[in-house]
Amino acid sequence: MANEKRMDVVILGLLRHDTMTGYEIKKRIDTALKYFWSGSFGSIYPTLNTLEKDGYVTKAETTENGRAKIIYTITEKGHSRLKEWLSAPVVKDELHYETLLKLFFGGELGVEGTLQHIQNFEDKIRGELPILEMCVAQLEGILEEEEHKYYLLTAKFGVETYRGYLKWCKDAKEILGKE
Amino acid sequence: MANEKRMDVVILGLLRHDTMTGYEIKKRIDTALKYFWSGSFGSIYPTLNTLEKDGYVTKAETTENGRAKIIYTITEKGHSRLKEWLSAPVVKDELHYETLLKLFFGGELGVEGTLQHIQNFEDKIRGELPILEMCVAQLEGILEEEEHKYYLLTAKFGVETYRGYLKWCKDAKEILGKE
DNA sequence: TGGCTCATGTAATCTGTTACATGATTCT
DNA sequence: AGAATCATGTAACAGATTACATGAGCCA
Repeated sequence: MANEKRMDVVILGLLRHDTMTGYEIKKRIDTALKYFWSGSFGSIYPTLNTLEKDGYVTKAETTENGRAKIIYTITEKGHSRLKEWLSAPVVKDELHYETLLKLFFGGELGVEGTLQHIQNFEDKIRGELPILEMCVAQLEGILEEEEHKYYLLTAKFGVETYRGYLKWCKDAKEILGKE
Repeated sequence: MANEKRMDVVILGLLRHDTMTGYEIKKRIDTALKYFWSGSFGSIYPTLNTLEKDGYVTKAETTENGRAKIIYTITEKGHSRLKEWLSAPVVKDELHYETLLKLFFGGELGVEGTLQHIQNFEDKIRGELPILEMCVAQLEGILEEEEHKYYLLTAKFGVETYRGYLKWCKDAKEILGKE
């Protein structure tokens, strides 16, 4: 596997502007990074402990409204580590679409079943595209903030590829349609 | 993890028309499935043994040109298992692009470095797109064979999304360009 | 002869997810 | 009161990659 999800740098990246609890980090991953990344508590909490042990973040145990929290803050060393990773070339870009695997072996399933997979895919994309488009529109209105440009890049990536997907869905149905 | 690479069904899918050795299965994964799937020997051979033990494939040890080979053949039970998986809805489509993660945190790296990541991405896509386009052209010429339609679906998916990527690269550079 | 491809396999290692365990507060 | 959310964490388990180990043919 070799560090697939890069939870270490994901956490450092999310902490680079704000201090956060592990729980908040999870929420951020599930919202802001949702379309291209994921991570579970079982991976976040142990990574936070390792990062703290190695001096990349510091922890502060507090109580807010009676709730015990551990708020993490990135250190200088943490910033360096993040920058180092950011400067390094991309190691792995991987598209892992089970849908494509099912289409590739579609001959075994037949036209009807394969069309259903395409339809399911299309429905999912059609449902998500408006959200991404809204995201783009919103970010385009607040570009004075330098940081937003970078968020816009990833949101636009989603919109562009999703539009490509929908075009492909049309082609795909035609290919299977003319028997 | 929970069966990420679905090596079991990948193998059954590849064996559905031809008998193959583990080595040949690996080659097929690295060529035909290359753009959306991967797998290593350390995962293929153990899976083949399990599949054989459970009656989804049969093995035949032979010698060809003095080379010992184990040729695997799918059974009826194997076909059923494959069809069952094919009929089930897609569980997980995951895009895992480290590039997007680096762009999202790009504010920490700066414009120059981020542009470099985009350029690297573009170069890779530009290098691969012609291969996929050739693939599509070739498959479109031999569509009488029913099976080829399904291969065409996945190849076209690649072409369509790659074109979307290139369009995005242009946008992305503009976003970072106007400071 | 040396290097590449064919061919099979195992073991160490990594690390991620799932499920479980616990408990407080806030909303309805 | 009960459900949902906030909040932290561990342990079992799954499964994938890497590196190692071995050996035979083929080509230059």
